[in-house]
Formats: sequence, C-alpha cells, structure tokens
Amino acid sequence: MTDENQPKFRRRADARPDEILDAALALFIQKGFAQTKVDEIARAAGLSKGAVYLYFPSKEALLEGLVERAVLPVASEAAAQLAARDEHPQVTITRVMKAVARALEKDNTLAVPLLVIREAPALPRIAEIYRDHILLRLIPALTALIADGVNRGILRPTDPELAVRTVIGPMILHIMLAKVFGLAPRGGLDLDRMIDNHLEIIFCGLDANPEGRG
Amino acid sequence: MTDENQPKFRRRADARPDEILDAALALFIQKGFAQTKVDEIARAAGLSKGAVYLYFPSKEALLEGLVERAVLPVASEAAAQLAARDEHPQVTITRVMKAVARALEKDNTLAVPLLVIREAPALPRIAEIYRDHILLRLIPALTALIADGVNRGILRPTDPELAVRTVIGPMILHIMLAKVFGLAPRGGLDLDRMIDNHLEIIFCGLDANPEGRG
DNA sequence: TGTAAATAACTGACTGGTCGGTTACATATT
DNA sequence: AATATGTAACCGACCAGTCAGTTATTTACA
Repeated sequence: MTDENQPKFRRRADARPDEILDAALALFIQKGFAQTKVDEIARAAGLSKGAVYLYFPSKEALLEGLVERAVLPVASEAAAQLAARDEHPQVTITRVMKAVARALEKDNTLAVPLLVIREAPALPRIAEIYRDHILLRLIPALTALIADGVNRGILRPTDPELAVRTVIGPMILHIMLAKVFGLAPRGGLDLDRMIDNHLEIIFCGLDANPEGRG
Repeated sequence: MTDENQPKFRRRADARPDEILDAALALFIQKGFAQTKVDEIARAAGLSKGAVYLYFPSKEALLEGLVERAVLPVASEAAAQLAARDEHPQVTITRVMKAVARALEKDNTLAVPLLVIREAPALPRIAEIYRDHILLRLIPALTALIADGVNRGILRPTDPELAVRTVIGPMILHIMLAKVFGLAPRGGLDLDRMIDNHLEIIFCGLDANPEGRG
C-alpha cells in the first residue's frame, strides 16, 4: 500500500522563496514575529526548516523580504503620484490614499507595517530599511505637496511637516485599532469610507461656523 | 489570644514595587519587552531576580502594572473631562488632548501604549486590559462628544465613530514616528505645537476656498 | 539592655523547555 | 557522475521561573 513512487520532495527552486514568504506573512500576522518558529513557516510552505535556510540567510531576512516584496512597490508608486502639481491637492491626496488603501487591503499587506512597528526595537535593521525606503520617501513627498499648496494659496497656512501627521495619522490609527485591538467601527474596516469622512473633515473643517470663533 | 492584632512586623519594603516598575519601564522602552531579561530589571532596581517574583507573579505582570500605574489614571481623567457639554467641542478637545499630552510626556509614559501595541499578539491579556480599560472608555466618550456637537448643529455633519480617528490618529502617528523611527519634525516632538496645528486644521479646514469645490 | 527566636526580605544557582541555525546525509535532476 | 535540492537530527545559547538557603530586621523575654 505504500506508494513508493511518490518522491519525498520535488525540486521547485524558483517558486520556493515566494511560497516561504507567503507562509511567513500569514504566520507573522497571526502570531507575531518572535512567536513564529521557522519550523512552522517551513511546514506551512511544505518544506523542512533546513530548506528555508537555503533561500533566506536568517529569520530576520524573511521579514526584510516581506517589506521589499509587498510594501516598497506601494510606497514608490505613491511617492511618484504625490509629485503631481496640476490639480487640487485634495484630489491628489484622495487618489493616493485610496490607492494605498486598496494595495494594503489586498493580501494582508497592511499587516506588514504593523509587524515592522512591533519588531522595530528588536530588529533595528528592519526599522532602518522601512524608514529610509518608505517613510523618508512618502513623508517628504507629501510635505512638499502641502507646502506647495500653501505657497500657491490653494491651502490655508499650516506647518506642512505637522499637517502630514494630520493627513495620514487617522488611517494608521484606524488600521491599528482594528488589527491590534479588534476595534473596528460599525460597518467594518472599510478604509474607503473612513478616508472619505476624514478628508472631508480636514479640507472643509469640522466647525459649522468657523468665522464665529476666529 | 485577644483580637488586638497590632501589626507584628513593620517592614518598609513598600517602595520596592514602584522601584521595580521604574526599572522595568526604562528597560522596556530601551529594548522592548521580550528583549529585556527579568534579571536585568532586577539589577537595575537593585535586587536579585528572585526578589522580583516576590512582588510580581510574572514578567507579564510588570507590564500590566505599568499600564495600571501610568496610563489608566490619565485615561480616566480624560474620559471624565470629555463628558463636558457646556462649551464648544473644540475647546473641550483641545484641553483634553493637551492634558493627555502633558501627562504622557511626563516620565516616559507615552512609551507604555507603544509597548502594549508591540506586545499585543504575544500578550493578549495585556491587550485586552488596555482595550477594555482605556480604549473602550476614551473612544466612546469622544464619539459621544462629537455626536452631540453634530446633533446640536455646532459641528458639521460627520460620522462620529470615524471622526474620532481623525481627531486622535495624528497624535499617535506623531509619537510613533518619533519614538519608533526617530523621525521627529524640525523642532522636536513638541506635542503642544502639533496639537495646535492639527486642531486648527480639522476644525477650520485646510481648504482656502472650500465653497469652490463642494 | 542584651540576646535568642521568629520571620520578612532577599540571593543566586539551577532547571526545563524553547528555538535559531548547522550539518551529515539522502534524493531528485541533468 | 555531478550538481542542485532537500531532510531531520542535532547543538548551543537563551531565559522565565523556582527553590533551598542566607541575611536583615523585628519581637519576645530575661
């Protein structure tokens, strides 16, 4: 009854790295980086632990690979779009934020930044990569867009560096409340609805009668 | 034996728990929870590892103790103040946010929520305490304040649950960028300045000419 | 007061389990 | 045969938590 003809394993070197990263992402999301054993990742990807080390030099390199594969392209695309100067900043910002939201929702990409935040003190190398390749491209691009709007009188005067926090902070919090603490608003995550509500506020203001109080 | 039970022993080890928590906080901030050994905490507090376990039943209990000691009082105070209905919501929100900012800046309290976020998947009990005792008191209080403002026509229509994210998200991001990635704006953390700039935006709007599009 | 008994406070060596990474060897492919 | 790919047992470092024993402080009592 033994099917001895079945090979114990198959050589599929080309597909392995992606399969390993897929398994790693799923487990990292579920249990966190430190709590995930390399052996578990290997099992989930259909290999033995040793084989993982044929493709990645360390456990840390798996997380690094995830950042490069999933998040970096999104950031590059977003940074490029933020260079637009031929439309109202609200239009640009709306489009970019929704594009990022869509990209993050696909697969479970949005869990990767969360992982980086969690593991930053333990893995300073990862934090550095994330900072230099993602944050330090996105934030200055958005800062410049806002500063340009202010200079051209399209936007009311504000400190662009601080305004950046106002623009993207809520999205981070929204994701964190949901993913870390299970606190999604009624109606679920729905990033698009959240973004609409948010940008409506920051561009038009919450105050029903702003002139009333200076 | 009579019932006049005077304390048979008067020992003064009452200072220990606080000293241990102080040391734990400093080390958790510096290296993260998992990377800090109980022995290190003990050394820093001037005890042996074994003595720590006379005061706290586990390493996890240290983090729990930190949350209860540092963050819970701040949240309680904030939630109480958010019940005010006799002034413009902007005034209430400004006062509460600045009070929270001041409390968080004292010592290094603001690192505690960051720790909780980082360790949430590994320590679900801590995450649960934080969610139930802090988030689920602050968020509904702020939601209600906004909803009330909308109902009374003081604030423009908005989804209160989502608007909460717009109000406090930027502060979280501001702290996280600085503490996790070392990305403070020119001029340093300066939570007060950030809050002023932020609330100016969300109450008055960024758009120089909001009627033009909308 | 002095001193021995009582006990709170504390120490530090030890244990038991975990897990990242290595290696000697096996199997598939060319 | 040569090489690429993979396995599974293994190692060594790590560390939370324990515990038998030690020290410091208080009480009991002469």
